[in-house]
Amino acid sequence: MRVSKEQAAKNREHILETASRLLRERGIAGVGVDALAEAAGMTHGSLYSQFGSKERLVEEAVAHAIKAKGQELPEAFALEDYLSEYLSPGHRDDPAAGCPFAALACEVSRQGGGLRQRFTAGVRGTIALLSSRMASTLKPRQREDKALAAAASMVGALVLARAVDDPKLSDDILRATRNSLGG
Amino acid sequence: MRVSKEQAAKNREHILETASRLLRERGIAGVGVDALAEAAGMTHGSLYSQFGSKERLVEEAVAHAIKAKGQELPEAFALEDYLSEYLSPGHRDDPAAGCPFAALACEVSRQGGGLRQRFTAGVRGTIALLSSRMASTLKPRQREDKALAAAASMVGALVLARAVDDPKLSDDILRATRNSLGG
DNA sequence: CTTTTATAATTACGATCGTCATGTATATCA
DNA sequence: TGATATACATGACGATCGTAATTATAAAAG
Repeated sequence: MRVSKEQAAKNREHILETASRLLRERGIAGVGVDALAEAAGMTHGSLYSQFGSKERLVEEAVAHAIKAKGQELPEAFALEDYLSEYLSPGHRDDPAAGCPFAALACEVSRQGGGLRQRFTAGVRGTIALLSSRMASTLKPRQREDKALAAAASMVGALVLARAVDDPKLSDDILRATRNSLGG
Repeated sequence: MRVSKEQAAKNREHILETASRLLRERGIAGVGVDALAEAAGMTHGSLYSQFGSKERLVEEAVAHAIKAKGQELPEAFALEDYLSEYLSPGHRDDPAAGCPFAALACEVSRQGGGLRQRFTAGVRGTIALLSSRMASTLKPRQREDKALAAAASMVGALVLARAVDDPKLSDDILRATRNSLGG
């Protein structure tokens, strides 16, 4: 059957939304197309006929997540607020709604060129955003370097804090990184 | 058939060695038991009969990798040397022989308790090692915090540098993080 | 030397994987 | 109104997944 253009767009949005959550939660290799289809309320065949392959669906879903995340934060935000929310236990404990970089970076390095390109574009955007909030007394080059190092710290802290078993150690990783960046 | 005790130990060592490489290269969910078996030169059934499950094999292989990595560096090492080797393009481009934390952290957070425990123990050991090389003018608590933040930076930088498509951006992430930690 | 035990190899099971050919209904447009 | 393009469903394919029962044989125990 066929639905109206707007309905189709809404459906597509819904598919990408649920897929991006599931991908962040279980990882790219950890979900099958039928799990993605079930989450979206369709059959796996339908999903495949629309996106052609799992690879392309993943590409679109991850790009969707990156874009959505970028639109979440207000145009004028304080770096400290962003940092303390990013490195919060709440963010750590909800990867499905959290940073796609932290959730998927390890796997992206093993994926095809399409996804890596979109991922790279997203990273670049985030670096630019962070860079724009660095102390304006610095030269642009120094600001970008600080942004690069900060991004690495943030992603690494979240990834490690999630992997680790001990709640105290996990909290300590987040706190120490927060201190190291915020002070 | 059966082999001598020493031969069996050697075989087991060989299995864990090849498995740990393959796991770091393709990810936990990215390799099947028969790929692991083939890499070790056996049938997947044999592997299964020795380790009982993929989960346990992965546990042992990751623990093996962590232990081996820890024994790699000399007892008296300079922090700067360690940093610049960890954050080198060579390390980035050879994940199979590289840091198990950077290669597997994202996936470990989605795995069972056994692996997470071993992983956590490994992280703790690395933190202690890093902490012991921090400026001795600091209080122990501050040294540990610096070590925690440094570990997060290092893992995050490697993970991001591997995920990103553009060689220049990738190099920049490594360099900026090196500067941020070394200076 | 004989029995027991442990280690692998063999083989196959059912489930799930990604993929795809085909069918059908309907919105869009000539 | 009729033709067509499109959204989604159906169902099945070969491959691979993790698991396991069975078998063969060498080492260890007696």
